[in-house]
Amino acid sequence: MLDQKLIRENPTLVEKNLSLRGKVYKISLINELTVKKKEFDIEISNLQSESKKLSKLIGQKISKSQYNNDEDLNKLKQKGNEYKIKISEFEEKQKILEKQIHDEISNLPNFPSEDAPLGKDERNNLQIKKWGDPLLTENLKSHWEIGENLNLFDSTKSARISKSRFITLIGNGARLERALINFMLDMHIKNGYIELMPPALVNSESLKGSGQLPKFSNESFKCNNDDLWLSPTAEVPLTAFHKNEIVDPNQLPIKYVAYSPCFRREAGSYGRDTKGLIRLHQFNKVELYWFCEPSKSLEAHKQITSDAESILKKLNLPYRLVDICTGDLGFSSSRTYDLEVWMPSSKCYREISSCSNCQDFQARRSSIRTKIDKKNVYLHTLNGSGLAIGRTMAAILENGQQIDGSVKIPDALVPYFGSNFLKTA
RNA sequence: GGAGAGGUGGCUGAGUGGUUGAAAGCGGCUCCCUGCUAAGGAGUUACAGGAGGUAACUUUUGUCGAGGGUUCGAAUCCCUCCCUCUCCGCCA
Repeated sequence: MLDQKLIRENPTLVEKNLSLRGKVYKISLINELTVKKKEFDIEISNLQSESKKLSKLIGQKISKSQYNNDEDLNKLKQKGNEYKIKISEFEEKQKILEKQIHDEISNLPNFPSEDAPLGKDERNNLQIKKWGDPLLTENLKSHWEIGENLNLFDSTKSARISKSRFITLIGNGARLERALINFMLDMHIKNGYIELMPPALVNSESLKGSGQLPKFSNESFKCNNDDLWLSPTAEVPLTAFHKNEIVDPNQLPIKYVAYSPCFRREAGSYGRDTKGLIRLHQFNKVELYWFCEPSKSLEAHKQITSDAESILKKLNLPYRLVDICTGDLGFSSSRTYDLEVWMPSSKCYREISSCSNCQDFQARRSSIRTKIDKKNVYLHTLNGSGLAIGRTMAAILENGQQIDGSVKIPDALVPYFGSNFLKTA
């Protein structure tokens, strides 16, 4: 959520900032509504003040004169009743306006950072660096071929259980998934993160708080009989964990790491990545999340990104770091670094982590603040995958594949997986 | 899911329609006193939002789990929901 005061006081700037996303956002309606609402606010406040005084007066009269049925008193009560009616009339109008304003503002995305590369879509994203040597051998197998050969997972049977884009991991596949989760969690905990294991089902409030609702209701699975959704990312419960709190500044920065299953409808991605582990309705992810003081978020963004990178390095997976351009930024993010891992079979880099600085956007939506110089200020929040487990497994399979069909397990993972190679059972 | 109890300020805990944002205690803060037992005394101390002022501040509204309702007036009465505790049932 953007700062309503800023929208009101500097609409041109707001529109200009938003336009960096490559779309036009009109905020004049919001300001018109706000002006109208302000009038009601003041009116209501005055009436309430009067009415309150009157009630006190009545109370005094009654306590002094014992009896309460004289004409004077009735007149006063009558007047109070008039106040009441007027107030409720104004309040009704005020509420309608308030809801309209809130709806409009909730649909505005965050400002892109001034430092983000300008651009319309992902073609304008900026590669910042590359790490490792991409494997360029011809005729390498795809991870789903390897998975099938080594009997690591089965998508046909999973479609029978659920539908397409679901996976069942089998034997060493499941073992590798677990190993990755534990490995990543341990690494991050060692780096000062506190582990949380949050609920997988979250309510609408939580989704609004991190920016998935109201705009993207199509992208999450909704439970039929309850106000609960399957969480698309741990970012949602992690943000909501401190909802409506004023956090003790001494606790900052708060750094959480959470493993969670993630559920996404992937509406509109028909035909894309239909095979393998890349795009599933359900996948596992280890998520990094920071709450920090506003002045610290730039630094924190670098740190969270490098914490995510450290996993790729430990796993010896070639990757590159991409600075997402203004037009390609997610709804809540002001700046995003994507980590893309090398996938040799398709000879391209694929997103495996997305590290975003949401500044105060989510904190304002979720009302998460701290005290700085006796003032309540919204915190900044940052999130980053550290990493997406399924995609990590895909990368390990493809990058570690050997001529004999086996797969080399990265050294750092061996203690977790329990073996140096993945072979046919 | 059934039956009962309850949710009040940083904490403990009073308060069943009226000048109550809320007694008391603890804690916190300020000052004073005293070299003696982790002592005593005085004062002060909720939070959030809006408006105004560079600011100390002023003013106003809201807040006793949440949302509605009754009333001139609600922590207090009524309704719905949420949560906590105890007992029963079910259950990984």
